[in-house]
Amino acid sequence: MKLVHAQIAKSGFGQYPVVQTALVDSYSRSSSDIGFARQLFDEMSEKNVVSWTAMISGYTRVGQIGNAISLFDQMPERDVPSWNAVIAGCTQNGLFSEAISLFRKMMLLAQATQHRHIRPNQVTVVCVLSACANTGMLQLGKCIHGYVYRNSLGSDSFMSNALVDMYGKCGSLREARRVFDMTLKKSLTSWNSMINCFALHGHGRSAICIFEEMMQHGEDVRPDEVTFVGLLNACTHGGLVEKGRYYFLMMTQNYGIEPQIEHYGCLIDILGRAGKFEEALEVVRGMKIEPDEVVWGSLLNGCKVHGHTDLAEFAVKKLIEIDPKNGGYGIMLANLYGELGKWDESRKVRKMLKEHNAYKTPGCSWIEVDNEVNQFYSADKTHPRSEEIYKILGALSGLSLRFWYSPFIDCNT
DNA sequence: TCTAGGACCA
Repeated sequence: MKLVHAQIAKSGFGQYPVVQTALVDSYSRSSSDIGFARQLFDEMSEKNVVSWTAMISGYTRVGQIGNAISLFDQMPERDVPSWNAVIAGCTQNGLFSEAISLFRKMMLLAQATQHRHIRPNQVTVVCVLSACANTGMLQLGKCIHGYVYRNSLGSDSFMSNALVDMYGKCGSLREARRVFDMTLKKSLTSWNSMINCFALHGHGRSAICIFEEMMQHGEDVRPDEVTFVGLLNACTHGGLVEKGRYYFLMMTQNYGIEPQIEHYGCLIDILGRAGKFEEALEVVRGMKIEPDEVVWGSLLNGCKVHGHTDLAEFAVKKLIEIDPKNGGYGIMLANLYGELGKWDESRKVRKMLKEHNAYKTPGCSWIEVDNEVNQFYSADKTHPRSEEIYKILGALSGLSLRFWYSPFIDCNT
Protein backbone atom coordinates (compact mmCIF):
# COMPACT_ATOMS: atom_id res chain seq x y z
CA MET A 1 0.00 0.00 0.00
CA LYS A 2 2.76 2.41 1.00
CA LEU A 3 4.59 1.59 -2.26
CA VAL A 4 1.51 2.33 -4.34
CA HIS A 5 1.03 5.52 -2.38
CA ALA A 6 4.64 6.55 -3.08
CA GLN A 7 4.17 5.85 -6.79
CA ILE A 8 1.02 7.95 -6.85
CA ALA A 9 2.80 10.80 -5.10
CA LYS A 10 5.66 10.63 -7.61
CA SER A 11 3.34 10.59 -10.61
CA GLY A 12 1.52 13.74 -9.55
CA PHE A 13 -1.91 12.06 -9.71
CA GLY A 14 -2.09 12.44 -5.95
CA GLN A 15 -3.56 15.90 -6.40
CA TYR A 16 -6.84 14.61 -7.83
CA PRO A 17 -9.73 14.29 -5.34
CA VAL A 18 -10.72 10.93 -6.86
CA VAL A 19 -7.23 9.53 -6.26
CA GLN A 20 -7.09 11.01 -2.75
CA THR A 21 -10.44 9.44 -1.95
CA ALA A 22 -9.22 6.08 -3.21
CA LEU A 23 -6.23 6.41 -0.89
CA VAL A 24 -8.42 7.30 2.10
CA ASP A 25 -10.62 4.32 1.27
CA SER A 26 -7.68 1.92 0.98
CA TYR A 27 -5.97 3.03 4.19
CA SER A 28 -9.25 3.02 6.11
CA ARG A 29 -9.65 -0.70 5.39
CA SER A 30 -6.96 -1.54 7.91
CA SER A 31 -7.54 -0.72 11.56
CA SER A 32 -3.88 0.18 12.09
CA ASP A 33 -4.00 2.78 9.30
CA ILE A 34 -7.33 4.37 10.19
CA GLY A 35 -5.60 7.34 11.85
CA PHE A 36 -3.48 7.89 8.77
CA ALA A 37 -6.58 7.66 6.57
CA ARG A 38 -8.16 10.41 8.69
CA GLN A 39 -5.03 12.53 8.32
CA LEU A 40 -5.18 12.20 4.53
CA PHE A 41 -8.90 12.98 4.65
CA ASP A 42 -8.33 16.13 6.73
CA GLU A 43 -5.59 17.28 4.36
CA MET A 44 -7.82 16.96 1.27
CA SER A 45 -8.49 20.34 -0.29
CA GLU A 46 -11.63 19.27 -2.16
CA LYS A 47 -13.69 16.73 -0.29
CA ASN A 48 -16.80 15.42 -1.99
CA VAL A 49 -19.64 13.27 -0.70
CA VAL A 50 -17.74 10.13 -1.77
CA SER A 51 -14.66 11.02 0.28
CA TRP A 52 -16.78 11.69 3.37
CA THR A 53 -18.55 8.36 2.92
CA ALA A 54 -15.27 6.48 2.44
CA MET A 55 -14.00 7.88 5.73
CA ILE A 56 -17.25 7.08 7.56
CA SER A 57 -17.22 3.49 6.24
CA GLY A 58 -13.62 3.17 7.39
CA TYR A 59 -14.64 4.10 10.92
CA THR A 60 -17.60 1.71 10.96
CA ARG A 61 -15.45 -1.16 9.65
CA VAL A 62 -12.99 -0.83 12.53
CA GLY A 63 -15.81 -0.38 15.04
CA GLN A 64 -15.25 3.34 15.73
CA ILE A 65 -18.93 4.08 15.34
CA GLY A 66 -18.80 7.27 17.44
CA ASN A 67 -16.34 8.84 15.02
CA ALA A 68 -18.47 7.68 12.09
CA ILE A 69 -21.64 9.29 13.45
CA SER A 70 -19.86 12.50 14.36
CA LEU A 71 -18.39 12.74 10.85
CA PHE A 72 -21.80 12.00 9.35
CA ASP A 73 -23.29 14.86 11.39
CA GLN A 74 -20.69 17.25 9.96
CA MET A 75 -21.25 16.30 6.31
CA PRO A 76 -22.23 19.27 4.15
CA GLU A 77 -24.32 17.09 1.82
CA ARG A 78 -25.41 13.45 1.88
CA ASP A 79 -26.35 10.90 -0.74
CA VAL A 80 -27.94 7.46 -0.38
CA PRO A 81 -24.61 5.59 0.05
CA SER A 82 -23.59 7.94 2.85
CA TRP A 83 -26.88 7.34 4.70
CA ASN A 84 -26.43 3.63 4.05
CA ALA A 85 -22.86 3.69 5.32
CA VAL A 86 -23.85 5.14 8.68
CA ILE A 87 -27.02 3.02 9.03
CA ALA A 88 -25.15 -0.19 8.09
CA GLY A 89 -22.37 0.83 10.50
CA CYS A 90 -24.90 1.08 13.33
CA THR A 91 -26.44 -2.33 12.64
CA GLN A 92 -23.03 -3.97 12.27
CA ASN A 93 -21.93 -2.54 15.60
CA GLY A 94 -25.11 -3.51 17.41
CA LEU A 95 -26.60 0.01 17.60
CA PHE A 96 -30.00 -1.07 16.29
CA SER A 97 -32.09 1.74 17.78
CA GLU A 98 -29.71 4.31 16.33
CA ALA A 99 -29.97 2.64 12.91
CA ILE A 100 -33.76 2.82 13.09
CA SER A 101 -33.79 6.42 14.22
CA LEU A 102 -31.41 7.39 11.38
CA PHE A 103 -33.67 5.56 8.94
CA ARG A 104 -36.69 7.52 10.22
CA LYS A 105 -34.77 10.77 9.73
CA MET A 106 -33.85 9.73 6.20
CA MET A 107 -37.47 8.90 5.37
CA LEU A 108 -38.74 12.19 6.79
CA LEU A 109 -36.14 14.14 4.88
CA ALA A 110 -36.94 12.33 1.65
CA GLN A 111 -40.67 13.01 2.10
CA ALA A 112 -40.31 16.62 3.25
CA THR A 113 -37.98 17.74 0.50
CA GLN A 114 -39.34 15.49 -2.22
CA HIS A 115 -35.72 14.60 -2.85
CA ARG A 116 -36.12 11.38 -4.76
CA HIS A 117 -32.36 10.96 -4.78
CA ILE A 118 -32.19 10.28 -1.04
CA ARG A 119 -35.02 7.78 -0.91
CA PRO A 120 -34.02 4.57 0.91
CA ASN A 121 -32.95 1.85 -1.54
CA GLN A 122 -32.45 -1.92 -1.22
CA VAL A 123 -29.28 -1.52 0.81
CA THR A 124 -30.93 0.83 3.31
CA VAL A 125 -33.94 -1.42 3.68
CA VAL A 126 -31.90 -4.59 4.13
CA CYS A 127 -29.91 -2.92 6.93
CA VAL A 128 -32.96 -1.52 8.68
CA LEU A 129 -34.79 -4.85 8.46
CA SER A 130 -31.84 -6.40 10.26
CA ALA A 131 -32.18 -3.72 12.97
CA CYS A 132 -35.93 -4.49 13.23
CA ALA A 133 -35.17 -8.20 13.50
CA ASN A 134 -32.70 -7.65 16.31
CA THR A 135 -35.00 -5.37 18.31
CA GLY A 136 -38.23 -7.28 17.65
CA MET A 137 -39.85 -4.30 15.92
CA LEU A 138 -42.43 -6.23 13.93
CA GLN A 139 -44.73 -3.29 13.15
CA LEU A 140 -41.95 -1.19 11.66
CA GLY A 141 -40.73 -4.27 9.80
CA LYS A 142 -44.18 -4.71 8.28
CA CYS A 143 -44.30 -1.03 7.25
CA ILE A 144 -40.92 -1.44 5.56
CA HIS A 145 -42.19 -4.57 3.81
CA GLY A 146 -45.02 -2.40 2.45
CA TYR A 147 -42.49 0.18 1.27
CA VAL A 148 -40.50 -2.58 -0.44
CA TYR A 149 -43.65 -3.80 -2.18
CA ARG A 150 -44.81 -0.33 -3.31
CA ASN A 151 -41.39 0.56 -4.67
CA SER A 152 -40.66 -2.83 -6.25
CA LEU A 153 -37.46 -3.24 -4.22
CA GLY A 154 -38.02 -6.89 -3.39
CA SER A 155 -36.60 -8.65 -6.38
CA ASP A 156 -33.25 -9.85 -5.09
CA SER A 157 -32.51 -12.62 -2.63
CA PHE A 158 -30.80 -10.24 -0.17
CA MET A 159 -34.13 -8.54 0.35
CA SER A 160 -36.18 -11.69 0.80
CA ASN A 161 -33.60 -13.17 3.18
CA ALA A 162 -33.70 -9.99 5.27
CA LEU A 163 -37.52 -10.19 5.34
CA VAL A 164 -37.49 -13.87 6.30
CA ASP A 165 -35.00 -13.11 9.06
CA MET A 166 -37.02 -10.13 10.31
CA TYR A 167 -40.36 -11.99 10.40
CA GLY A 168 -38.72 -15.05 11.91
CA LYS A 169 -36.90 -13.22 14.69
CA CYS A 170 -40.03 -11.20 15.45
CA GLY A 171 -42.00 -14.42 15.88
CA SER A 172 -44.10 -14.21 12.70
CA LEU A 173 -43.15 -17.65 11.41
CA ARG A 174 -46.11 -17.83 9.03
CA GLU A 175 -45.06 -14.60 7.30
CA ALA A 176 -41.41 -15.71 7.25
CA ARG A 177 -42.46 -18.94 5.56
CA ARG A 178 -44.66 -17.05 3.08
CA VAL A 179 -41.82 -14.77 1.99
CA PHE A 180 -39.48 -17.78 1.84
CA ASP A 181 -41.88 -19.75 -0.35
CA MET A 182 -42.25 -16.80 -2.71
CA THR A 183 -38.47 -16.49 -3.14
CA LEU A 184 -37.83 -17.96 -6.58
CA LYS A 185 -34.07 -18.27 -6.48
CA LYS A 186 -33.23 -19.56 -3.02
CA SER A 187 -29.60 -19.12 -2.03
CA LEU A 188 -27.90 -21.09 0.74
CA THR A 189 -28.56 -18.11 3.01
CA SER A 190 -32.28 -18.29 2.21
CA TRP A 191 -32.39 -21.90 3.37
CA ASN A 192 -30.21 -21.17 6.40
CA SER A 193 -32.39 -18.22 7.42
CA MET A 194 -35.56 -20.30 7.27
CA ILE A 195 -33.97 -23.18 9.21
CA ASN A 196 -32.76 -20.75 11.86
CA CYS A 197 -36.20 -19.15 12.20
CA PHE A 198 -37.82 -22.47 13.02
CA ALA A 199 -34.92 -23.48 15.27
CA LEU A 200 -35.13 -20.24 17.24
CA HIS A 201 -38.76 -20.84 18.12
CA GLY A 202 -38.42 -24.49 19.04
CA HIS A 203 -39.98 -25.87 15.85
CA GLY A 204 -37.29 -28.51 15.52
CA ARG A 205 -39.14 -30.77 13.14
CA SER A 206 -40.10 -27.92 10.80
CA ALA A 207 -36.45 -26.85 10.68
CA ILE A 208 -35.44 -30.40 9.77
CA CYS A 209 -38.14 -30.51 7.07
CA ILE A 210 -36.70 -27.35 5.50
CA PHE A 211 -33.25 -28.93 5.57
CA GLU A 212 -34.52 -32.09 3.90
CA GLU A 213 -36.31 -30.00 1.29
CA MET A 214 -33.08 -28.15 0.64
CA MET A 215 -31.18 -31.39 0.14
CA GLN A 216 -33.78 -32.59 -2.36
CA HIS A 217 -34.73 -29.47 -4.28
CA GLY A 218 -32.13 -26.84 -3.50
CA GLU A 219 -30.25 -25.83 -6.63
CA ASP A 220 -26.48 -25.54 -6.32
CA VAL A 221 -26.61 -25.46 -2.55
CA ARG A 222 -24.51 -27.49 -0.18
CA PRO A 223 -24.99 -27.18 3.58
CA ASP A 224 -22.29 -25.17 5.34
CA GLU A 225 -21.33 -24.63 8.97
CA VAL A 226 -24.19 -22.14 9.45
CA THR A 227 -26.74 -24.70 8.24
CA PHE A 228 -25.52 -27.11 10.89
CA VAL A 229 -25.63 -24.50 13.66
CA GLY A 230 -29.28 -24.01 12.72
CA LEU A 231 -30.00 -27.72 12.62
CA LEU A 232 -28.26 -28.46 15.91
CA ASN A 233 -29.98 -25.49 17.50
CA ALA A 234 -33.28 -26.90 16.24
CA CYS A 235 -32.46 -30.20 17.95
CA THR A 236 -31.53 -28.34 21.16
CA HIS A 237 -34.82 -26.47 21.38
CA GLY A 238 -36.84 -29.47 20.23
CA GLY A 239 -35.14 -31.97 22.57
CA LEU A 240 -34.13 -34.14 19.59
CA VAL A 241 -31.13 -36.00 21.02
CA GLU A 242 -30.89 -38.69 18.37
CA LYS A 243 -31.14 -36.20 15.50
CA GLY A 244 -28.60 -33.94 17.18
CA ARG A 245 -25.98 -36.68 17.28
CA TYR A 246 -26.86 -37.65 13.71
CA TYR A 247 -26.39 -34.15 12.27
CA PHE A 248 -23.17 -33.59 14.19
CA LEU A 249 -21.76 -36.77 12.62
CA MET A 250 -23.13 -35.87 9.20
CA MET A 251 -21.44 -32.48 9.38
CA THR A 252 -18.02 -33.84 10.32
CA GLN A 253 -18.00 -37.09 8.35
CA ASN A 254 -20.09 -36.42 5.22
CA TYR A 255 -19.24 -32.78 4.75
CA GLY A 256 -15.82 -32.58 6.36
CA ILE A 257 -16.74 -29.48 8.33
CA GLU A 258 -14.54 -28.90 11.37
CA PRO A 259 -16.90 -28.26 14.33
CA GLN A 260 -16.77 -24.72 15.67
CA ILE A 261 -17.48 -23.69 19.25
CA GLU A 262 -21.13 -23.06 18.27
CA HIS A 263 -21.62 -26.65 17.10
CA TYR A 264 -20.06 -28.03 20.27
CA GLY A 265 -22.20 -25.64 22.33
CA CYS A 266 -25.39 -26.98 20.76
CA LEU A 267 -24.42 -30.63 21.02
CA ILE A 268 -23.37 -30.31 24.65
CA ASP A 269 -26.57 -28.42 25.40
CA ILE A 270 -28.65 -31.20 23.79
CA LEU A 271 -26.84 -33.90 25.80
CA GLY A 272 -26.92 -31.88 29.03
CA ARG A 273 -30.66 -31.24 28.80
CA ALA A 274 -31.20 -34.96 28.22
CA GLY A 275 -29.13 -35.77 31.32
CA LYS A 276 -26.45 -37.56 29.28
CA PHE A 277 -23.53 -36.09 31.22
CA GLU A 278 -20.96 -38.77 30.53
CA GLU A 279 -21.41 -38.33 26.81
CA ALA A 280 -21.43 -34.53 27.13
CA LEU A 281 -18.15 -34.60 29.04
CA GLU A 282 -16.68 -36.92 26.45
CA VAL A 283 -17.53 -34.33 23.79
CA VAL A 284 -15.93 -31.61 25.92
CA ARG A 285 -12.76 -33.70 26.34
CA GLY A 286 -12.59 -34.34 22.60
CA MET A 287 -12.86 -30.66 21.68
CA LYS A 288 -9.94 -29.27 19.72
CA ILE A 289 -10.78 -25.77 20.90
CA GLU A 290 -11.00 -24.41 24.42
CA PRO A 291 -14.59 -24.71 25.77
CA ASP A 292 -16.09 -21.24 26.27
CA GLU A 293 -18.64 -19.87 28.71
CA VAL A 294 -21.50 -21.03 26.48
CA VAL A 295 -20.35 -24.64 26.66
CA TRP A 296 -19.97 -24.62 30.45
CA GLY A 297 -23.18 -22.59 30.80
CA SER A 298 -25.12 -25.20 28.81
CA LEU A 299 -23.70 -27.99 30.89
CA LEU A 300 -24.52 -26.09 34.08
CA ASN A 301 -28.09 -25.63 32.91
CA GLY A 302 -28.41 -29.37 32.31
CA CYS A 303 -26.96 -30.05 35.77
CA LYS A 304 -29.53 -27.78 37.36
CA VAL A 305 -32.39 -29.51 35.55
CA HIS A 306 -31.17 -32.94 36.59
CA GLY A 307 -29.83 -31.99 40.05
CA HIS A 308 -26.27 -33.06 39.21
CA THR A 309 -24.53 -30.90 41.81
CA ASP A 310 -20.97 -32.26 41.50
CA LEU A 311 -20.70 -31.47 37.82
CA ALA A 312 -22.50 -28.16 38.38
CA GLU A 313 -19.77 -27.18 40.83
CA PHE A 314 -17.12 -28.11 38.28
CA ALA A 315 -18.88 -26.15 35.50
CA VAL A 316 -19.29 -23.03 37.63
CA LYS A 317 -15.61 -23.15 38.60
CA LYS A 318 -14.74 -23.27 34.91
CA LEU A 319 -17.05 -20.30 34.27
CA ILE A 320 -15.30 -18.32 37.01
CA GLU A 321 -11.91 -19.21 35.51
CA ILE A 322 -13.04 -17.83 32.15
CA ASP A 323 -14.57 -14.66 33.57
CA PRO A 324 -13.47 -14.02 37.17
CA LYS A 325 -14.83 -10.48 37.19
CA ASN A 326 -18.36 -11.63 36.42
CA GLY A 327 -20.05 -11.76 39.81
CA GLY A 328 -22.98 -13.77 38.47
CA TYR A 329 -21.04 -17.02 38.22
CA GLY A 330 -19.67 -16.64 41.74
CA ILE A 331 -23.17 -16.05 43.07
CA MET A 332 -24.24 -19.27 41.35
CA LEU A 333 -21.42 -21.17 43.05
CA ALA A 334 -22.17 -19.61 46.45
CA ASN A 335 -25.83 -20.52 46.06
CA LEU A 336 -24.93 -24.02 44.96
CA TYR A 337 -22.79 -24.49 48.09
CA GLY A 338 -25.67 -23.08 50.11
CA GLU A 339 -28.00 -25.69 48.65
CA LEU A 340 -25.48 -28.40 49.55
CA GLY A 341 -25.09 -26.98 53.05
CA LYS A 342 -21.38 -26.25 52.45
CA TRP A 343 -21.34 -22.92 54.28
CA ASP A 344 -17.56 -22.61 54.62
CA GLU A 345 -17.11 -22.95 50.88
CA SER A 346 -19.97 -20.53 50.33
CA ARG A 347 -18.23 -17.92 52.47
CA LYS A 348 -14.92 -18.55 50.72
CA VAL A 349 -16.51 -17.83 47.36
CA ARG A 350 -18.02 -14.61 48.61
CA LYS A 351 -14.66 -13.52 49.95
CA MET A 352 -13.15 -14.19 46.54
CA LEU A 353 -15.94 -12.23 44.87
CA LYS A 354 -15.33 -9.28 47.14
CA GLU A 355 -11.64 -9.35 46.29
CA HIS A 356 -12.53 -9.27 42.61
CA ASN A 357 -14.93 -6.38 43.21
CA ALA A 358 -17.61 -8.61 41.75
CA TYR A 359 -20.19 -7.18 44.13
CA LYS A 360 -20.17 -4.15 41.90
CA THR A 361 -21.82 -6.21 39.17
CA PRO A 362 -25.30 -4.67 38.96
CA GLY A 363 -27.87 -6.55 40.99
CA CYS A 364 -25.44 -9.07 42.43
CA SER A 365 -25.20 -7.77 45.97
CA TRP A 366 -28.94 -7.76 46.45
CA ILE A 367 -29.48 -11.17 44.93
CA GLU A 368 -26.66 -12.53 47.04
CA VAL A 369 -27.88 -11.07 50.32
CA ASP A 370 -31.38 -12.17 49.58
CA ASN A 371 -30.21 -15.70 48.99
CA GLU A 372 -27.95 -15.67 51.98
CA VAL A 373 -30.87 -14.86 54.28
CA ASN A 374 -33.18 -17.26 52.52
CA GLN A 375 -30.63 -20.05 52.67
CA PHE A 376 -30.00 -19.62 56.37
CA TYR A 377 -33.70 -19.32 56.91
CA SER A 378 -34.53 -22.46 55.00
CA ALA A 379 -31.54 -24.39 56.33
CA ASP A 380 -32.38 -23.85 59.95
CA LYS A 381 -35.69 -22.28 60.83
CA THR A 382 -35.37 -22.58 64.57
CA HIS A 383 -31.96 -20.91 64.74
CA PRO A 384 -31.77 -18.08 62.28
CA ARG A 385 -28.10 -17.62 63.26
CA SER A 386 -28.73 -13.95 63.56
CA GLU A 387 -25.22 -12.98 64.59
CA GLU A 388 -23.71 -14.72 61.63
CA ILE A 389 -26.11 -13.10 59.21
CA TYR A 390 -25.37 -9.73 60.77
CA LYS A 391 -21.64 -10.27 60.42
CA ILE A 392 -21.88 -11.19 56.76
CA LEU A 393 -24.28 -8.42 55.93
CA GLY A 394 -22.17 -5.94 57.83
CA ALA A 395 -19.21 -6.89 55.66
CA LEU A 396 -21.06 -5.92 52.53
CA SER A 397 -20.84 -2.20 52.07
CA GLY A 398 -23.31 0.05 50.33
CA LEU A 399 -26.36 -2.15 50.75
CA SER A 400 -29.81 -0.87 51.40
CA LEU A 401 -31.10 -2.03 54.77
CA ARG A 402 -34.53 -2.72 53.39
CA PHE A 403 -33.25 -5.49 51.21
CA TRP A 404 -32.07 -7.77 53.93
CA TYR A 405 -33.85 -6.51 56.94
CA SER A 406 -37.38 -7.49 56.03
CA PRO A 407 -36.83 -11.22 55.50
CA PHE A 408 -34.65 -11.21 58.57
CA ILE A 409 -37.43 -9.82 60.76
CA ASP A 410 -39.69 -12.32 59.17
CA CYS A 411 -37.58 -15.26 60.26
CA ASN A 412 -37.32 -13.96 63.82
CA THR A 413 -41.02 -13.61 64.33
C1' DT B 1 -13.42 7.04 -5.48
C1' DC B 2 -18.50 5.48 -1.00
C1' DT B 3 -23.25 1.63 0.98
C1' DA B 4 -25.56 -4.77 1.43
C1' DG B 5 -28.39 -10.42 4.56
C1' DG B 6 -27.97 -15.48 8.16
C1' DA B 7 -25.51 -18.86 13.69
C1' DC B 8 -24.71 -21.39 20.05
C1' DC B 9 -26.06 -21.28 26.69
C1' DA B 10 -28.64 -18.67 30.63
